[in-house]
Amino acid sequence: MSKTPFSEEEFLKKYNKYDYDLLSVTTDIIIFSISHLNSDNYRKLGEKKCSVLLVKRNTYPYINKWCLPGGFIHINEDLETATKRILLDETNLKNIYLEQLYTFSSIDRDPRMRVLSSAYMTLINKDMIKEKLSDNTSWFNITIKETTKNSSETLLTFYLENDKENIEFSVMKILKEKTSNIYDYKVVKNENIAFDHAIVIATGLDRIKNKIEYTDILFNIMPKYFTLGQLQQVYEAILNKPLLSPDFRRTIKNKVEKTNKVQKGSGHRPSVLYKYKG
Amino acid sequence: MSKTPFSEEEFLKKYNKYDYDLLSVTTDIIIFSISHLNSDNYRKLGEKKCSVLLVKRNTYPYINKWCLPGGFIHINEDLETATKRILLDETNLKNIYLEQLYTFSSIDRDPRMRVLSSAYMTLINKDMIKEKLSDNTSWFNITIKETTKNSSETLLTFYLENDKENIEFSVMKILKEKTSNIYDYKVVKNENIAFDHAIVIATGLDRIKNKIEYTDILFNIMPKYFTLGQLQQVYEAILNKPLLSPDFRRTIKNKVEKTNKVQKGSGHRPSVLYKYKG
DNA sequence: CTAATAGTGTCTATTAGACAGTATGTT
DNA sequence: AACATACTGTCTAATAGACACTATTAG
Repeated sequence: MSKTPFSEEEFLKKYNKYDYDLLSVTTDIIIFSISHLNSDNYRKLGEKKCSVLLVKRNTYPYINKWCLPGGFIHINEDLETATKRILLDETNLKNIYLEQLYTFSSIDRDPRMRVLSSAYMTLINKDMIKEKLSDNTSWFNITIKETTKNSSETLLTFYLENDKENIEFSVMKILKEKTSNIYDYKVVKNENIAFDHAIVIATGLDRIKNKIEYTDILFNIMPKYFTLGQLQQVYEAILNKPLLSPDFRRTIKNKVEKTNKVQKGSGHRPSVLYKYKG
Repeated sequence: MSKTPFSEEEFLKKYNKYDYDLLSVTTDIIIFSISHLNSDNYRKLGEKKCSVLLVKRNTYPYINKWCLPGGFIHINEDLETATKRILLDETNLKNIYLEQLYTFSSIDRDPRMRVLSSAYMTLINKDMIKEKLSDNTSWFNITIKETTKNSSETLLTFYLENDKENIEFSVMKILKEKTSNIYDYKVVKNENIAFDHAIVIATGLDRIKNKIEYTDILFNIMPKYFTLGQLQQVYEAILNKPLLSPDFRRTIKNKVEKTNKVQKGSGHRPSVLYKYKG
């Protein structure tokens, strides 16, 4: 039992927090959703694309580059509270699925000063956003090309596009340690994404890909009623690969509930609308 | 394109980081290993227990309570560098598996001031530590009792013990959101664990349980050569449930390599020593 | 009729759980 | 001989992948 010359109360009074290094902490949030591209053929289903909400910076550093929504956390709020505040600011949405992704801490990730950033991610149905996005905010559709370099390295090339702009960046995904399934991400090419947000986006997409295998998070992206074909398209957009429809229907069956509604008018057999069986 | 009255260089020069709230950031590290309990019967295998390294605090706050090894991160190191420094201090080990667990950020988690903490975890073979542990540091064997309260709540009661001390604490594990498999942990009973480290330990153990299903991290806890019986005991200790030996052998088979060594002298059929097939 | 998606059924290969039964050391 | 673990083999149920085939609409 250690002896101390004064009480806990006295100790805390004398305690000077400036004896330690202090850091700024931000939270960045990856807001994922799905875009429905229109088809040229009236019968064909429009393609679906995973999309992400980005903000164009109007101050230094990285002026005019795109970054994730985010901001400094205040001294009287925890990370999740801060993230919800930012999410409400950007999308006017609340009470939605939010997950801590990773805390990024490279010492040079912000040229202004040492900033540590905890990234969160969320999946939303962007049609729920009634308000017009502010001018500097935009959804980008994501296309990813994966190139396997060797057993522990994969090159991920991201193509982000909206009506006005095309952005391309690449990230090398490197297996960090053979026993752990943990990866390092290194930016290989990037001109338009601010800070280390290219890595944050890559990390987030990987997390989602993993999580949709064993959770129901993709239902957060869906409207209340949907066809199994639409649901499959969303899974395919996120997983970045086609699925076989009979097999998809079989495995998803116990997560959804048939309704008595039907979607018609599409030049082919109408499909039953389902809803998520919470 | 926004206009700005001065250059980026000028901007950074004028930038005053004290315009923003600053926080202290610590890293806490859960160092897991396995203890081999001796058997009363010369033939029986000694039981194995998951164990964790704790440090007894000798200053306020939480004086004389146990906590995870950890410390403040310096302005010139990232989280992983800081964690490795602390791990080297405590165990003299380097180049080992290390994984970021979660960043804990409740505003009242430290009575001194606002402290944000990123927790890391690692699995080691504690026989590799040659040096004597310092007096205030000790391994505790963990026994967990799980009680299901309802579909979204499970009470976890932790019994930690070493030669001198028994610690008990309980944590309620609450499903946070039905689509996501994310849990909240709330301390129900705790007298001897400092800060929010009871929650950190509970979170870490859950992460490991999940990860050993699809990674090889448990091999970090094993010595170079081991029998399949020993390996199974380690899996059982972490998963907190018995496994069927024929099934365990079948599923683990492609991860290990038979050697020509054999372990004898145990009152029963000798067992072949295996090693991890990296 | 046609193009396109909706939806059903089935064959096969793989995997997980349960467990019966044999092998072989030490005391 | 007895005990305790080491190790093998097998039956079954559940699951995943591939794919053939039928149903139904708008134009």
